[in-house]
Amino acid sequence: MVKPTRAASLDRPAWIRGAFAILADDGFDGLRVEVLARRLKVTKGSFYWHFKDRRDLFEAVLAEWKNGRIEDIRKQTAARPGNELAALRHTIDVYAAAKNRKGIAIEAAFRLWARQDAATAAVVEEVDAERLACTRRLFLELGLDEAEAAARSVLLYAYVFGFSMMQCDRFAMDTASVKVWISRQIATG
Amino acid sequence: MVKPTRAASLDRPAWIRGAFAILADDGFDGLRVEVLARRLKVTKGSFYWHFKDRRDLFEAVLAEWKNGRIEDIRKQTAARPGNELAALRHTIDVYAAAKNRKGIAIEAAFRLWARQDAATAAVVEEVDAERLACTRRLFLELGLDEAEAAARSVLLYAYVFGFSMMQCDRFAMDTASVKVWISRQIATG
DNA sequence: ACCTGAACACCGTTCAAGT
DNA sequence: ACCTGAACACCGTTCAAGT
Repeated sequence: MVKPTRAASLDRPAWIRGAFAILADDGFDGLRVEVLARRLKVTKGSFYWHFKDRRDLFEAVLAEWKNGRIEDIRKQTAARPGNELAALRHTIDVYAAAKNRKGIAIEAAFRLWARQDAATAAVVEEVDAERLACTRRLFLELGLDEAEAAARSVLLYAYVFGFSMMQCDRFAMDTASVKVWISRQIATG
Repeated sequence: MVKPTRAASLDRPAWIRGAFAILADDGFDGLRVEVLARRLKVTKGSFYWHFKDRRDLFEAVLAEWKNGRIEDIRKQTAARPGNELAALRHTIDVYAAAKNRKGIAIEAAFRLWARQDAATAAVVEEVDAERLACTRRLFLELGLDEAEAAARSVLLYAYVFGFSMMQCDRFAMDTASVKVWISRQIATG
């Protein structure tokens, strides 16, 4: 955890990192040039050395998020032949763990912003498509036909996504055993 | 016969109705006093006659939403004895239809706002709990044990919620048959 | 190269004052 | 009771000057 200091000059990556921190706390509407500059302990004028305008920052943040999410789903679903089922269960575990609250907040912020911004909507769609493709491929390698592989990948994704939004580990139920049951339901041997 | 005059005084319900319209389009951050007033064709100052402050409006909107959502899930899951399975499938159909884009946007807006507001988080949790309870009850009436009824209700809810956020009907797949498969998976006869 | 500080325009929020 | 008007605060953007 590196706290931004005023010592060295800032570069675009530093501004983008700061932008993600704000995004997680306050969403896109909270991502203001002035607020971000204050957080980085510089004046807002210096922002315009690195970025054309606020929109330019948004697009940089968007690209960064997209690359990170695609890299992550590919890493989580990587499997040697014969290990596809384990990879699927691993993916369900990791994504339904919902322990990365900051990541979930950012995910939600992007989706809300996508509602009013076409470029963002396109990127979110790309990420969704990649996540579905990664798990669908595993189901196909397990020998399922196209239709069932597609259906299971949608169920898997909708489940982990919905689950993370619910924060339902607060409810009075045995969350662990519920998760085990659901995992078996989606990825059966 | 009273012709509606342009100068009819506004009441709180009128302001709250206007607030929901804005919420669906622009989220909580877009819900601004001046924007709302402009929409209602009065000056922004008059808002403060009806509400203590912006926060007061938020809380009124929150209460309205909570009542509506709880009423709706109870209505959708109502079933005469023997009709529980049909009621479950009906609920999945209705909630995964995702055709109420405005409702989905409002749902997402509440959840994002809940991240930074404890009172909102509590209300969202109440709604989640009621939705889970309604479908769990149906599974129990179908003869499932507590553990499986809980697990299926979580899967059902996470699926319809995640699905609505994905807007995955844009993807190149037979969405209809995917939905049928998933519905059977969650609510089997 | 990178940042400051001032300036400007736009817009939401507040509240004393009107009817 | 209900609403107006304008001062005020905040933020995006520009730019000349500073290091």
